[in-house]
Amino acid sequence: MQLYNTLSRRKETFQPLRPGKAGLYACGVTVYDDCHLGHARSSVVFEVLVRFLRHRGIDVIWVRNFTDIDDKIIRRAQETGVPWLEVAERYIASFQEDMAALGIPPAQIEPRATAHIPEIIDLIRRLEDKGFAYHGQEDVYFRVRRFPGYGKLSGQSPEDLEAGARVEVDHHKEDPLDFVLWKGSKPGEPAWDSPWGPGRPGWHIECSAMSMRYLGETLDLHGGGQDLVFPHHENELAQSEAATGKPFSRFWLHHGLLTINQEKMSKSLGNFFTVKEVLAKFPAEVVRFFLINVHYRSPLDFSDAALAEAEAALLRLYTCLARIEEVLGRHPDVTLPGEYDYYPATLTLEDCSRLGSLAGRFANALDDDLNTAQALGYLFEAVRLLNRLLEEQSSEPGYLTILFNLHRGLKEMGAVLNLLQADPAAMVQSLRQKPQDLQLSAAEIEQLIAARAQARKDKDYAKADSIRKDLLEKGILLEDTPQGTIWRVK
RNA sequence: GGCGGCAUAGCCAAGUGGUAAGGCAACGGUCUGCAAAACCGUUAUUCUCCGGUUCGAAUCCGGAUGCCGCCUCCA
Repeated sequence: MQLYNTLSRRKETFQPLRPGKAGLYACGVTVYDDCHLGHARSSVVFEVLVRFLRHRGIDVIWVRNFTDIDDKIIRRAQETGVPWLEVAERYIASFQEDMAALGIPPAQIEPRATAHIPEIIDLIRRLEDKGFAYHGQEDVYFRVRRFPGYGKLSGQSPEDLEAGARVEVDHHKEDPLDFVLWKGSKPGEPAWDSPWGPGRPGWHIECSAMSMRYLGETLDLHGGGQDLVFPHHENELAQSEAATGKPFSRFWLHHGLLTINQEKMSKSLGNFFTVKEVLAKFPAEVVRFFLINVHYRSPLDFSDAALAEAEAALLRLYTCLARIEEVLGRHPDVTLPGEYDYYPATLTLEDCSRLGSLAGRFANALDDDLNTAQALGYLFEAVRLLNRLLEEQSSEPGYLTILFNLHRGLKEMGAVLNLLQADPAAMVQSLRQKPQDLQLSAAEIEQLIAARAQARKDKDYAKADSIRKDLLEKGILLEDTPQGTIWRVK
C-alpha cells in the first residue's frame, strides 16, 4: 500500500516494521467540549485506514488518545464551577457517544494523559539526562536548538520560525522556540508531583509518552489533522527522537480539514457544527459517506446541500442492493451461488470484465494512498451495470448467481468503508422518509394513498392525480411499484 | 514576512506523461393511465491564465492570478 508521508512529502510503500503487525497512533481530542464534525472526519479517516489494513491482512493496533488535562479544560472548569475531572469525564463520554452514533468502533487503546503521568515524567527525565530539557523558573522546557532535525516534519527551519515572530514571549526560556514539557501549577490548579515540583504535562509530551508506551519507540504510523503538523507533531517528533535516538514514526499521515465556506471549521472561529447537531439532521451513514467521498488529504467543505447530495448518492447504492435482494427473495428455491452459465444480454463483454475486476480495482484505489473517492466511484460504476442487468428480469439460476455474487461483493467492499451494512430495504425506506420533515403523519399519508388507490381502481384519474399533487406540495412523492404505492420525502 | 497545499463541467469530485472516473442537478427518450424509480442518451475537444520541456501534458518545469492551511490552542 502506498501512503503519503508528510515527512518525505511523497507517497511511499507502507510495510509494517514487524511483518503483519502495525501500530497507528492518531491524535484524539482535548475533552473540554462536544466534538464537531471535523473531529468526526479524523476518526472516520483513521477508522477506514485501519479497516483497509486489516482487510490486507495486517493486524493493526489503533491508539487514539484523550487529552484530559490542559488549560482549556481548567478554564472550562473554572467558568462552569464543575471540577476539571468531571469536565473531562463528561466530554470523554460525549465523544464516545458520538463515535458510537457514527458507527465508529472504539480504538483498541484509548489512553488518557492523566493516567500516564509516570511515563511522562520518565520521558522528561530522559530528556533532562541527555541535556534536551531544562528547568526554568516554574516550567520544564525542551531545548529546541539542541535537536538537529528540528523542523524536518513541517519544513520549517528554526530561523524561519523565529522570523515568524509569533512565538510566545517567556523570559524563563533560553530560546523563544523552546516549548513546555512540564508546566508548573499555580495554586488551585490540578497538579501531580514531579521532580520539578507540582505541575501537569505540556501538550506534546503526553502523545510521545503514550504512543511509545503502547506501540514502542518507533511507530509505524502516526496521524492527525493537517493543523497538527506544526507545532504539535514537530515537537512530538523532536522530543521523542531526542530521548530515544531512534526514528519516532516511520509514516506521518495528515488529513485535510473540514471547512465551512472554504474556511476551517474550528472552535475559535465559532463556525462549527457538533456531531450531535449534524446527526440530528442526517443519518450516520450519510455523514460517513460525505466524509469519505473525497480524498482524505483534501479539504472538505461542509454544507447542508453537500450532505443532501451525499444522501441521494447513498440512496442510489442502497436502492440497487434492495432491488437485488427483492429479486433473489423471489427465488428461494434456487441454490446460490451455484455453477451456472448465463450470458447477460444487457452487458457487453467489457462491462462483464469490469464487474469481474471490480474488487481488484476497488482495492487498488485504496492501496493508492487510501483513495476512497475513486473506490466509491467504482462502486457506482458497478451499480450502473447492475441496474442494467436488473432490467433483464430473468429467473435463470445463472442470472441469479451473478446477482448474488455481485451483491455479496458490494457488501464486502462496503464493509471496508463501513458502509452498506444496513438492511437495504429498510435503509431505502428510512432515507426516503424523513419523518422530522413531515407535515403529515405516516398514517395520514397511508390514508391518502389508500384513497388514491381506490380512485385509480375506479379509473378516476383526475381524483388520483389531485391527491398525488396535494401530497407533492407537502413534499411527499408517491411511487407506484409492483408491490404497491410507496412514498418518500422529496 | 516564512513554510506548505489547492485551482478539473451548473455544483461536488477522481485522475501525476498517451488524449477527461463517479455523484448531484438539468434536459430528451424507454417504461407508466399520468408520474416516480430504473434504464438509454445529452451536458468539459478541455482541465485558472501565460510561457517552456516533450512525438505527446490536466498531469513535468518556470512565471502570474485567486483561494486555503500552518507559523498561537486546534482533528
